[in-house]
Amino acid sequence: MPSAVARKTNWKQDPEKVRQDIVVAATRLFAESGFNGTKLEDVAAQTDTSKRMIYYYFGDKQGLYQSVLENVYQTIRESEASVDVLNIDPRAALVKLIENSFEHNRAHPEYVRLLMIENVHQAKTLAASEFIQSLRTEAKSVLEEVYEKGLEQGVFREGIDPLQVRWMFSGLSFFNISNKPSFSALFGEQLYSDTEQQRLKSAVTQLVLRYVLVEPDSTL
Amino acid sequence: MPSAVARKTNWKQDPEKVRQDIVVAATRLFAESGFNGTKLEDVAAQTDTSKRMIYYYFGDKQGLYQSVLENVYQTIRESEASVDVLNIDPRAALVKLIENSFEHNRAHPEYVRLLMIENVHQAKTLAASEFIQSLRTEAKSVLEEVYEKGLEQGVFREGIDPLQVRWMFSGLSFFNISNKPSFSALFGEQLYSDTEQQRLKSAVTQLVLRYVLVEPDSTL
Amino acid sequence: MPSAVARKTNWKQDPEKVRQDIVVAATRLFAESGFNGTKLEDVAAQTDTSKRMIYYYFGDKQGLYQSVLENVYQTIRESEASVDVLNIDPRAALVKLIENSFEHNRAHPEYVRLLMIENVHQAKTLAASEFIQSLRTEAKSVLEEVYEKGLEQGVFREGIDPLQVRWMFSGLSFFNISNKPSFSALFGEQLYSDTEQQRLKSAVTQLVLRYVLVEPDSTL
Amino acid sequence: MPSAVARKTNWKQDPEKVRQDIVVAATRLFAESGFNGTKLEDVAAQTDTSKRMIYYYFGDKQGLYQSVLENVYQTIRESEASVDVLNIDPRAALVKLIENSFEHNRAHPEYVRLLMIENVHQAKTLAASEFIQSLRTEAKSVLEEVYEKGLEQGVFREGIDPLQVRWMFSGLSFFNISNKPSFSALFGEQLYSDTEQQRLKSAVTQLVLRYVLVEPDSTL
DNA sequence: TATGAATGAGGCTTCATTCAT
DNA sequence: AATGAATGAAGCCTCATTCAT
Repeated sequence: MPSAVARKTNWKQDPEKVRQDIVVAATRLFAESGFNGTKLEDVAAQTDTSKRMIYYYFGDKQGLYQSVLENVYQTIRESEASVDVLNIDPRAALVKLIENSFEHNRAHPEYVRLLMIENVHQAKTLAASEFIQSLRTEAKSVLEEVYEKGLEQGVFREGIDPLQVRWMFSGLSFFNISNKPSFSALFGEQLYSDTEQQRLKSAVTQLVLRYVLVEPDSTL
Repeated sequence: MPSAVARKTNWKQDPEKVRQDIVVAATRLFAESGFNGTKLEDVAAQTDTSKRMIYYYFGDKQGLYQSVLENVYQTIRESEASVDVLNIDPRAALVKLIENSFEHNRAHPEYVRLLMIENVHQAKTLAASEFIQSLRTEAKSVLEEVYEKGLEQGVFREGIDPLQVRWMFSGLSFFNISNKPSFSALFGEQLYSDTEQQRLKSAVTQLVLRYVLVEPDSTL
Repeated sequence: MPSAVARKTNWKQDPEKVRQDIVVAATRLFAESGFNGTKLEDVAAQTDTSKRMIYYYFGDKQGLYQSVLENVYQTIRESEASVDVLNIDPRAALVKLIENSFEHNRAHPEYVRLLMIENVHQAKTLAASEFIQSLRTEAKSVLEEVYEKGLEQGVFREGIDPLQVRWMFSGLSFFNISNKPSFSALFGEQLYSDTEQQRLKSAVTQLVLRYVLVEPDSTL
Repeated sequence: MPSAVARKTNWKQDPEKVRQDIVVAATRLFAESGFNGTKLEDVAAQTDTSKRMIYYYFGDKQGLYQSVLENVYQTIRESEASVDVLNIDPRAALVKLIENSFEHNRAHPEYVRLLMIENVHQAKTLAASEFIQSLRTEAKSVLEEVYEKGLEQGVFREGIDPLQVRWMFSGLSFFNISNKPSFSALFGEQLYSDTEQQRLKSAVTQLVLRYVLVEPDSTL
C-alpha cells in the first residue's frame, strides 16, 4: 500500500516544514486582510496542520505576525544583497539598484502590503524584533559605497545624502504599489499598464540620475 | 427654573453638529487603528452621544467610515485648490505645488494614515463613493495647465507626463509620512527632524525641477 | 392571555434585578468551585440571561468576582451591625458577638469558602476593592467600645488587645467551617454533629470569657 | 571524550531524585496558585525534566497533586512527632504543643495554603489517600496522653475534650496564616509584625492555659 | 429624535493529555 | 527510561448590530 506509506510519510513531517507552511499561509492572509482582519482559523485552514499548532510554534497571533514580518524582511534584504553592484561603474550600479527596487516591489505586492499594514500599526513589531534590528547595521552601506565611488570618479555631485537618495527611489517604488488602488480610483488606471509601468520605471531612473549626476547626458 | 429649561434647550444641539462630532472622533480613531481596529464603542466614548446614535446617523460602521473618507478627501481637495498657481510663472507654480503637497501631508498625518488604510482595503470605499467620484474630473487639471504654460514659455522639457510628475512629488510627500515608522525603525530617525525635513522638502523640489526644467540652474 | 402578559413582564426585567440574579448565581458557583473552577457558561445557565450579559454588567470574570465579594462582605458587615451590643452589659455583649460570629459562619458556609478562595489569591481583590476599603474604618469600632465599657466597669482585664480578641473568636468561627473537610478527614467527624457544634460554640465562648474576664465565675 | 561520557552518566540522575524535584516544584506552585491555577507546563519549567515526565511518573495532574499532599502531610506529622512532650510536666507539654503548632504554621505557609486549597476542594484527595488515612490512628493520641496526665496530677480541669483543645490552638495557628491576606486587607497589618506575632503566640498560649488549668496563675 | 438593554456569532487562547518513537 | 510533537475540548472575551420603547 504505497499510499499508506505516503500518508505515513506525510503524517509527521519535519517540524521546520510545518513551521514554514504556516508562515507561508500567514504571509498571504496577513497581506490580504491585515492583522485584525486575519483569522487564525483561516490560516490553519490553508495548512496541513491545525489552529492549535500555530500556538505551539508561534505562541500567539502576534508571534506569528512577527515571524511573517521577519521572514519577509529577510527576503527583501536578500534581494537587495543579490544585486551585484560593486564590480560595475557607479552609475550602472545606481541604475541597477533603482530598477531592482522598482521591480521587486512590483513582483511582491504582498510584501508592500505587509509593510503598509505594519506602518498602520506604527511599525511596533518591526522595532521590537531583535532579528530585524540585528540586520539594521549593514542595511545602508551598499548605496553609500556606490555613492562614494561615484564621488571619487567625479560622476556624482557632491553634497548629496545617500540616505535621501535611497528614500527617493525606494519610496517611489513602494508608493507605486501601495497607493495603486487609491491613485487608480482618483486618477484612473493609466499609469498601471505594463508599458506605462516600464515608462514609469525609466522615469524614476532618469529622475534620480538627473539629480545625482554631475553631467546628465542627453539620453536622460 | 429657567436655567434648567435653557440648558435643556441647549442640551441636544442641532443634528448636524452631532454628526460632525462623530465624524471628527471617528476620523481620529480610524486613522489611529484602522477599520477593523476601531471599535464603535470607542468612537461613541469620544462623543457626547451614544453608540446607538452612530447607527442612527450612519447606518453602520462602513457608512461611518465612508463619511470620514469623504470628509477627508474634500479637505484635501480644498487644500489643493487653495494654491493659487495660475497667476505666477510656471516654475514658481510647480514649486508651490510640490511644497504644498509636502507640507500638507506633514500637517495632516491622520489623512495620510486614512489613505493608507483605504489602500490596504483596495480603495473599495473610495471607488464606491459617488461623492468622491464626482470630484475626479477636475482633479488633474491644475498641474496640466501649469505644465502647458511652462512648455509654451520654453522652460519645461517636452515629452513629460504631468500625471507622472504629480505621481512623483505627491508620492514622495505621502511616503514621507506613511512609511515614517518603518523607515525610522530600519534606518534610524535622522530624516525626520525638523531641519532634515526641510532639507528633504528642498531635495524633492530640486529633484523634480531638475527633471522638468530645460535648463536647471546652478541653484538646484 | 395572561401568560403572554406574564412572559412579557418577564421579558425585559428591571436591570438591577438581572444584575442581582447574576450575582446570586455567581456567588454560589464561585463558592463551590473557586475562581478558576467556575465557568461563566455555568453562571449564565443558572440565570434567565445569557453569558453575554455578564460582560455587559460586569466587564469580565474578575469584575463579576469582585461584585460577588463586595456583596458578600456587605452582608457580613450587616450581620455584625445587626447585633445590638451597646444597650446591654459588656459581658453579655461580648457573648453575643462571639455567638453571632460562630453561627453566622455556620449559616453561610459559602461566604467562608469565598473568603478562603480569596485568601488563596492573596486577597488581591479585597484589597483592590474601593467599596470594601471604604467600609474598613468603622470595622473595628464595635468590639473596642464593648471592651472599653467592660474596662470601665471593672469586669474586663486590662492590657488586652480587642483586635486580638476579635482575631480569636472570628478565627475559630471561621476555621470551624473552612477546615471542616480536612479536620474530618484526619480526626473524624465527631466535632461536627449539631450537639457537638453547640458544645463547641459554648467552649469558644468560655475560652474567650476566661481570657477576658477579671473573675471568671464558676459557670464557665 | 571521557568528560562527555561522565556528564552523560551523570546526566539523568536516579529516578527518585527526578520525582522529588518534580514534587518540590509542584508543591511550590500548587501552594501559590491552587490546583486549577497551576499549569503542568509551569511545573515542568521549574524542573530539569519535561512536562512529559510528569505523566510518566505521576499519571496525571491529580496524581501529582496527591503526591504533593502526601509529602506535605508526612512532613507535618514528623514535625508534631518531634515534639518530645512525654517526659515533661503536662502544663509545659501543652505549652510546647501550642507553640510548636503556631511556629510550624508560620514557618511553612505553603503547607497552610495547600491545606486551604484542599479544603476548598472538600478534602477529597486527603480522604482518598490511603497513605494519609494510614497515619490517622496515631494522630490524636499525644494530646490525649498529656491531658490525662494533667488530670491525674490535678492541674487540668475535668470535662475538657482534648480534641476540642487541639481544634482551638491548631485552628488559631492555621487561621493566623491562612487568613493573613484578608485579615490584613480588612483590619490592617498590625497583627503580623514579628513582635506582634510573638505577642499573639503568647496570647494563644494564655488563652488555652486559662481554659485548661484548674488554677491559672498570675503570670497568665 | 433619541436610547438603554440585549444578543449572536465568532475570534483568540489555554491546558491537560496522548502519539509514536 | 525518556521525549518532541501533536491535539481536542473548552473557556474567556469582543464586536457590530438590533430590540422595543
